[in-house]
Order: sequence, then structure tokens, then C-alpha cells
Amino acid sequence: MIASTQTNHPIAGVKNGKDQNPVEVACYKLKEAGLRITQPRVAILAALIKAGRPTSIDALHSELGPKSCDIVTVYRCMAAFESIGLARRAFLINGTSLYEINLGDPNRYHVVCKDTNKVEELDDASAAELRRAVQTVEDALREKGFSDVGHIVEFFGKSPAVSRTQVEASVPAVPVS
Amino acid sequence: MIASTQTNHPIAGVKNGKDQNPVEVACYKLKEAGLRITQPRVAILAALIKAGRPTSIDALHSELGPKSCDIVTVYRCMAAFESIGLARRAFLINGTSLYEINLGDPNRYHVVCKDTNKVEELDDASAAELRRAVQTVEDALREKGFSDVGHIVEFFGKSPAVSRTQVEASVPAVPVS
DNA sequence: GGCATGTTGCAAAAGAATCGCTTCTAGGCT
DNA sequence: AGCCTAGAAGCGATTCTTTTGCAACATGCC
Repeated sequence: MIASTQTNHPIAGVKNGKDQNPVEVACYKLKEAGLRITQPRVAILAALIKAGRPTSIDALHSELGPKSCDIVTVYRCMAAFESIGLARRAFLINGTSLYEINLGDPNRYHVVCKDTNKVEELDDASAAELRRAVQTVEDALREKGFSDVGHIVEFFGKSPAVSRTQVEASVPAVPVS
Repeated sequence: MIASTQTNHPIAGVKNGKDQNPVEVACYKLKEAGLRITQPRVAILAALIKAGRPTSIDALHSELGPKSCDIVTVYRCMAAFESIGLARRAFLINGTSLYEINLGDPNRYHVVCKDTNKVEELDDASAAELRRAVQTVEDALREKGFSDVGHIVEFFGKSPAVSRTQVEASVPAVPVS
């Protein structure tokens, strides 16, 4: 719904990337990075922005409508976006990854529900402390000579919200063990 | 060769898991969890312990010697070990995972070299701060009703130490870019 | 030592992600 | 405005990791 009430300009001019609608900002970043602004890329970016949360390549591809572009293109685009910092990657326990738009805001951290793979954002306080710790670590690493430093941080857990829709309440409230 | 320098008791008695050699401790934990102590499992545990750092299934399997056990068994064992908390999992950027023995010591965090996939442990100070932050987050999550909370934390970077051993110095000392 | 069941081996399958190669097109140039 | 070319997309096939099915096997309780 984010891009639903878009301004009516088609993404033609690609102004200065100031405060246009997010898709235009993203396109500006693409251009800045020397990448072409193609129809599939714009569509993928729009979907990514509309999703507003970590989304799988596959979901993204479906979101685009069955006939919009090849899934391989989505893979390639996401790799490109990630390499220029336009998208961030998150991981599921099974090793597959999700992508999230990155328009310059600070790093976000999530909890992924082990049952449903639903992604939630951490509360601000937690995120802030986490950011600080991560920052410390990365600084220390750079200090030690590491370059191109990055990180993955994901939390997992069984969400309480899930009122056992299909996860039949077979387990009688296991503590934490 | 794995069991080369072990104490001479074959892993027969499986004492009380007190302070025996690590393989025995691990076997005790297996037993505790109601799993059988089989030859492949012991071998895998020994390899895991000998490695002493996050190791890939494949590497583990090779380490066991070509004829020791099927790689599928390694997969299954690692899954079993992880589920009873005998092993911890780490991730590479490409989504594949590494396993590390867990004999009860606190969580460890690593940096993975983007060039070589070599894994290093974080310094104590960094790890401590990280553990604290992670703890905070997990507590907050439990507070919110999440159960079975866990996390993934990995750092990546280009290691400085790598004097381009096999990463042929094709790239002429790229700064940080 | 015998037996039941958890484990292993092997082959095959399932998936995610990548690659090769041809065709298409964005967008700089004339 | 049309032309050209390098970057992108499409599509098929492939690679590689991890999972599954099922028969054969071995652990460890009796």
C-alpha cells in the first residue's frame, strides 16, 4: 500500500532522488550506480517497496504477476541491488534468503517465526542496543584490518500470536528447556 | 586417525559425562537425549571436536576418511545433534551452513572471510558485548511471548591476514572501495 | 545371545541458485 | 528522431546442497 497513492508522474525524469516517491528514489540510486533502469527492475523495486519487509525471491516473483519477468531476472536483480546497497538480505534458518529494500535507513533486525516464517521487526530498544553492539564488533574488526565488513543477525522463535491454526497444540506449552 | 590420540578406553562405559575427554562427554549427551551411540556418530563427533571450529558437512565428511560413512548420515547426524543442542550452526553468505560442537560453553561468534571462507572467532570483548545485546533481545522476545527463541549472528569481511595464498593476487590490492 | 527399533546406506528427488547463450532494449550518440 | 552497443532479460539446462524413501543393519535393552 505504500506506493498506492503514488504521485502521477511516471518514472520518467528521475529527478534528484530527493524526496520523490520511494520507487523514484530507488531508481535514482540505480542510475547513480551506473545500472540501467529497466522495466523489470522498476517492477521488482516497486514490489519490494510495496512489501515493506523481507521477502523471498519467489514471493517477489509471484507478486509481480505471472507474466511479468523471469524468476532468473529477479535473482539477478536482487544480487545487483544488494551489491549496490539498494537491498538488504535476511536469512531463514533453512539457508534461503529474503530481501528488503534499503533506502538509507538504519539497519533493521527481525524475528522470524519458526512455524510460519513470518517476519516481524524488533522493537526499537532492542534494535538500538543490537545496532550498538554490532557497531562495536565491526569497528573492532576494521581495527584489526578487515575490510568490507558486514554481518547477518536474525532471531528466530515461535510466535505467540499463532493461535495454533495448523500447528495443532500437541505440545503442552513447553517451557524453554 | 581421528581417534588417534584419544585416551585408550574405547568409548564403552560412557561414565557420568563429568570431565572425560570431550568425545565421551558428547556421547553422554547423546545418550541423555535418548539417541544411540553409533560408530558413525562417534566418528563425526570426534571430527567435530577435533576441528574445534565451524566446519561444513562436506569437510566433516572428508575428514572422516573416504570410506567411513555416507554423507547423508553426516547430514542426519548434524541435524540430530543440533536439535539436542549438541552442535551449533553457523552460516556462510551463500546460505550453506557450518557446524560447531557445543559442549555447554557460551555462544561463540565468528567472522567469516569473504575470500576464503575461513572462520575466526571474535575477540572476547566484542563477543561479550554481543552476547549481552543478544541476550537483551531474546529476553524481550520471550517477554512478548515468543518461545524457543534462538538467533543467528555472523560477521563477514575480507581478512587482512590473507596474503593471497591461493586467492591469486589478481586483484592489485584493492583498498576498501 | 535375541529382538525391536532407531540408524545407516544408497539411490533418487527436491529445491535453490547459477550459467550459457541468444535476443532484446535502455539510453548515449549522431 | 533514429542508430548502435553494451548491458539486461529470457529460457533452457545445469550445478550443488540438502532431503526423502526404503531396505538392510546394528545398538543396546531384555
